Amino acid sequence: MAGNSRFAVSVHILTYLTYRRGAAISSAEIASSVDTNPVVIRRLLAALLKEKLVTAQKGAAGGFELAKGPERISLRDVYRAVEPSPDCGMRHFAPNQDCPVGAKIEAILAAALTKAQAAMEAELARTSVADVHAQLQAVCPNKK
Amino acid sequence: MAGNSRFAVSVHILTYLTYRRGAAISSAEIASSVDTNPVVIRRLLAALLKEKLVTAQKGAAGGFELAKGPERISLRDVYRAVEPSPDCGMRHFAPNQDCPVGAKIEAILAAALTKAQAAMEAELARTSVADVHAQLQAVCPNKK
DNA sequence: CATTTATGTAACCAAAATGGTTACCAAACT
DNA sequence: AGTTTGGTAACCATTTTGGTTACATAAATG
Repeated sequence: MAGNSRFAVSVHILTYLTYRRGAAISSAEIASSVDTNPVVIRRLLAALLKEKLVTAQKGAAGGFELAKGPERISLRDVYRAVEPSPDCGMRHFAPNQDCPVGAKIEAILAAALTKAQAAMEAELARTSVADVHAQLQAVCPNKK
Repeated sequence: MAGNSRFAVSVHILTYLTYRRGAAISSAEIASSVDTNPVVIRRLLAALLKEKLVTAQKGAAGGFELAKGPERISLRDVYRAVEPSPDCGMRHFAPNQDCPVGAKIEAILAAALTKAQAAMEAELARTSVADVHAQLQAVCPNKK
């Protein structure tokens, strides 16, 4: 995980859009729920737009809506949409190529980390935004 | 993954100690293989010491050695030793508790992220430092 | 058609994390 | 004693991150 809250906030956004489904929701309203600045929300929504997880509508009475059913959006989709390309913790790792160990360990480590990342994403794929929303309703049935 | 190279460098260190097993290796020699500063290496070794994955010996002819067989050190052990407590990407995530969504999503998300992290660690647990070293020897059999 | 409301983005700032470096103390061997 | 090496604090530069202001664009409404 990249040490930021992009993923967590993005799931919050999509869950909120599920909660308020049917209407166009402004970034300001979402920002109030997340307790941050609307621009921060729109930045994340830009990434979700690129992956076609949400739709945007400009102008008065505009806002954001889910582009498909929340049961068809997995946490893995969200992770891939908003998380920068997984450097897998090898950002500043450039060992001495003249050393027998340094020369080849990069590829070996990259393979191990790729497998670990795949395992994490597979677990994320098992939960959808609809699942998160359902859990929310279960503990807090004060809707509608 | 926390966006740093602590884990990658730590595996490099332990693999190097495996490669040169039997002797006490100085942080300077390891730093040469990793191509960084000896202090950076000692900082990571301090974390590995705390988990008793290596032993240290001060003074002339001192250095570091593996504390146990490399087949008994998994990448998961290394990950846990050097990676700071997994905030799981919820560092700055403090949603509005007055919102029905904000109030409960933290716990739900934390559970999902904990499972994802566990899946990743389970995959890391399947590879040992000895495995990494063996793969190294397979592609680069220029030792001894 | 002007006004209002909202997205889309650039620009900038502050705070935090990270890696690199120097410096210095403590310990152990010769 | 003197040399070598770990242990650690202190400091700096770079990068990342989230927050904020500002402004252009687009759509609805009167």
